[in-house]
Amino acid sequence: MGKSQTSSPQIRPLDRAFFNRHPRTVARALLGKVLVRDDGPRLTARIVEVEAYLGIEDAAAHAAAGSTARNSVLFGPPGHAYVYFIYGNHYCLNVSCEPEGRAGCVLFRALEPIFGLEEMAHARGVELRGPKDLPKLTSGPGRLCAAFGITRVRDNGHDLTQPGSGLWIGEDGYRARGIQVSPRIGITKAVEQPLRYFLTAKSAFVSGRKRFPSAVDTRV
DNA sequence: ATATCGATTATCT
DNA sequence: GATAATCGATATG
Repeated sequence: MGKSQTSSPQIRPLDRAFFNRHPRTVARALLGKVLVRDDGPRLTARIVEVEAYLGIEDAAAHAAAGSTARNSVLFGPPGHAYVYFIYGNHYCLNVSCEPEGRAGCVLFRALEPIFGLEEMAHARGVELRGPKDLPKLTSGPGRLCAAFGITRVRDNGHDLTQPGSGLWIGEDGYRARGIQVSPRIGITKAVEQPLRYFLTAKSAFVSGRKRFPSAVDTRV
């Protein structure tokens, strides 16, 4: 068994307890972790930008109006994928948080591609000419879903703590440092809440404006 | 560099 | 019928 490709460390899945916490806590803790697709060509990418949504008490959250056919996964057990379709064009990926009955979640906003770059480029319909093109693969909630082939039919409700079954989240020993906080992007309610988290060191892969006006460095 | 705008459809009022 | 947790293209400085 030769360790052929890049000598990437072993990736261990996150357990249910990891997600059974407040969305703010899970959001921070997810930075630096790895999203893995393993039901086809293997894809891995590091989580570098996320947003927390706080459930029924959060006016900007899909769960604000209670449980519906679309968002029911949010009210289920933690660690499951909530995938929704938006603007007639894009899918977005979230992971449910908190105990069953509470609807908090974390939105995946940007990743740093690690493995399977050509597959991601093909799925995104972009050409990889150099390092400058890498952010085009997974910088943005819609883009990362396209790169990973994430759709509602395929992935909504999937248990993200289970390796070998398609889509899951793991850790490879990377230690997140330099976490910044800012208001969330693209919402029209509760716009002031500082619930967007991203890694300064990975800013090239973070979506939107590089320097957010009210971003705060929390020096971790 | 930032600003504005159109695409396109599931979901909810 | 209106809206939306976006993206890519176009226009302008």
